[in-house]
Amino acid sequence: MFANKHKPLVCLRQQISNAHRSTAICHLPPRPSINQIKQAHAHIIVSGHAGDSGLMGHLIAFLSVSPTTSFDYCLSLYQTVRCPSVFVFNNMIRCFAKSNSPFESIVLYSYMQRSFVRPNKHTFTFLLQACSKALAIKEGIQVHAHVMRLGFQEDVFIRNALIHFYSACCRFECSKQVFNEDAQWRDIITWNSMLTAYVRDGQISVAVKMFGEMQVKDVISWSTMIMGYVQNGLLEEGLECFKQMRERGTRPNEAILVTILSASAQLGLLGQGRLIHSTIDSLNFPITVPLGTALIDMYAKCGCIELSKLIFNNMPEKDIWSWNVMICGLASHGHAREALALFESFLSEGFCPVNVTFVGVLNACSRAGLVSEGRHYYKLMMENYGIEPEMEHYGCMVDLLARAGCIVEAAKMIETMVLKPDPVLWATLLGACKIHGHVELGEKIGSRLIQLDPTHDGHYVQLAGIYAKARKWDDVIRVRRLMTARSTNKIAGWSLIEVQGRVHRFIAGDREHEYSPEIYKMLEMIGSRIAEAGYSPNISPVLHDIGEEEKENAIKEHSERLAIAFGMLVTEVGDCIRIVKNLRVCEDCHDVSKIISKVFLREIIVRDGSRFHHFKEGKCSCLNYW
DNA sequence: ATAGGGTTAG
Repeated sequence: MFANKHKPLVCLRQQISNAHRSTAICHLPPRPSINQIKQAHAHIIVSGHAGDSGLMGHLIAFLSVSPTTSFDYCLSLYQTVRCPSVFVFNNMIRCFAKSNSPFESIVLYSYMQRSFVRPNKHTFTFLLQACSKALAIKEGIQVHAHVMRLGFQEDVFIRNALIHFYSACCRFECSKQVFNEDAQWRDIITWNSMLTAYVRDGQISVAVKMFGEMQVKDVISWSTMIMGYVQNGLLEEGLECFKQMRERGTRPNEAILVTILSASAQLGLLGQGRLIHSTIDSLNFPITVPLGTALIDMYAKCGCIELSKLIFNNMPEKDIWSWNVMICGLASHGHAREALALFESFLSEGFCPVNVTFVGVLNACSRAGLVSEGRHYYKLMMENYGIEPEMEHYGCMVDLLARAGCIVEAAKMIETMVLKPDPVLWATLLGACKIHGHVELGEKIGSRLIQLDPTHDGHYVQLAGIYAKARKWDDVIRVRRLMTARSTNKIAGWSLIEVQGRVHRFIAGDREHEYSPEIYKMLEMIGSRIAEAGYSPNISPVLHDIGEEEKENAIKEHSERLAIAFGMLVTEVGDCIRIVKNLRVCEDCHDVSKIISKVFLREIIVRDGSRFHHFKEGKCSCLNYW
């Protein structure tokens, strides 16, 4: 009878030790479920050992490492313990450190002290984890003092936790101090933690130096360095670092793969993204939800929305972000109806939309000029889901309304918004004034914008564009001179094209490229073929007060034309040409791209600052609505 | 008996 009563507990211990043993062999240790723990708990109670500190300690320890910890259950177990041991306290502190209320660890620690239970080295690692997560700077500093007083300052685990804590709380100097105190208490994790501290502090060049000096690098070192590059906007350097890691034979982890997929996506490098995808496949790397989501995003941002859809539809499990990136991807490609339909299935699957979801939804509406739908979803967002509109939402709505010609309504929205309106909103409105030929209103908004931000040349350009469209050449020249007088600099536009893994970047009038002579010959050829097809240049985008002929030359040498010409030189006839641009496509280049797609039977996909243009058979997917 | 570092998406 007695033996029988204790059997489940023996089983539990057996399972725990089996779990540990099997970790080394297979990747998924068979852990007892919460139900099995509850069964064991029931047996402990029945056998009259309820509240036993040792037994409960084990149960709590087990729960605190379980990925699906029930914190309430943990707490209820703890509350039954009559006289909690340091082991029970430690595991409870660990449990809280993992939870959404890490500050409770600190509360429990002070209770532990009042109960005269002496902390040990394990206490501090868990406690500092909690302080890092809670960003509890003052408390963490006190904990540091306790560490010193109790003589644990030489424990490498605790030192690492301290470096991490200070770096999490943005006390970079303190991390450095702990790191520098004595080199003999360092291990790979100390180095990695310090590397993270440098990266977090934005000291990327110091991080690079340190990374180079590290004798031993593990996958976390690489991951920290790669993420450091990418998060600091050094995308190409991040990709290069990944390449070096692969050359050394280090197997990437999920975080690295997600990060470099994001870097490829941001750069719009399809070849690079594909290469990573095939690396994932050849490594037999499991496509987890985050990885699948990163792939969807990468393909969408590299122009292959169909592949995004394929991956999305084949993902056995999706989270809200998988849906968000898919909805936003469809919107950026102008597949408005599909994006909205997906949003509706998202709702019927029981997901709750967040702000980003509505950026996608409203973007879809604005791209396709779906005014009443846009109004409907904007209202739905605020009234049903209680989401306060952010700048991006306003951006979509102002764009949607203004383009549809509801300029007064759009202006009213900007004037009455709670947030301080971003000048971009006025600039959007200005753009709409240009489309609709509202010279007077445009003039008003343009002058106001220039007043607001006289160093931003884009406003002068837009205003001059309005005058140019109205053929008010004197005003064009006046604004242009104003722009020169205030010595603002135009943001340099560039276009890039990836050919066989190499990135070729062009700026307007570029003559640096090794194939420049051939590129300009190709441009000439394109020019005469499209002229035969009836094209005549639309020169209003050119604002320089120069002669007509020179104006024509200036637009002929826009960066995307050079990229397209190069693409036609180096790819097979009939191949799709993919271009990434930092700024918006000008009207004339948009027209030219359409004609090229028809005359040369070439698909051209251009990603500009905010959307995709898919040129095919003389038409663009944006329906000239951009 | 228990420990430590990195996690993206508009």
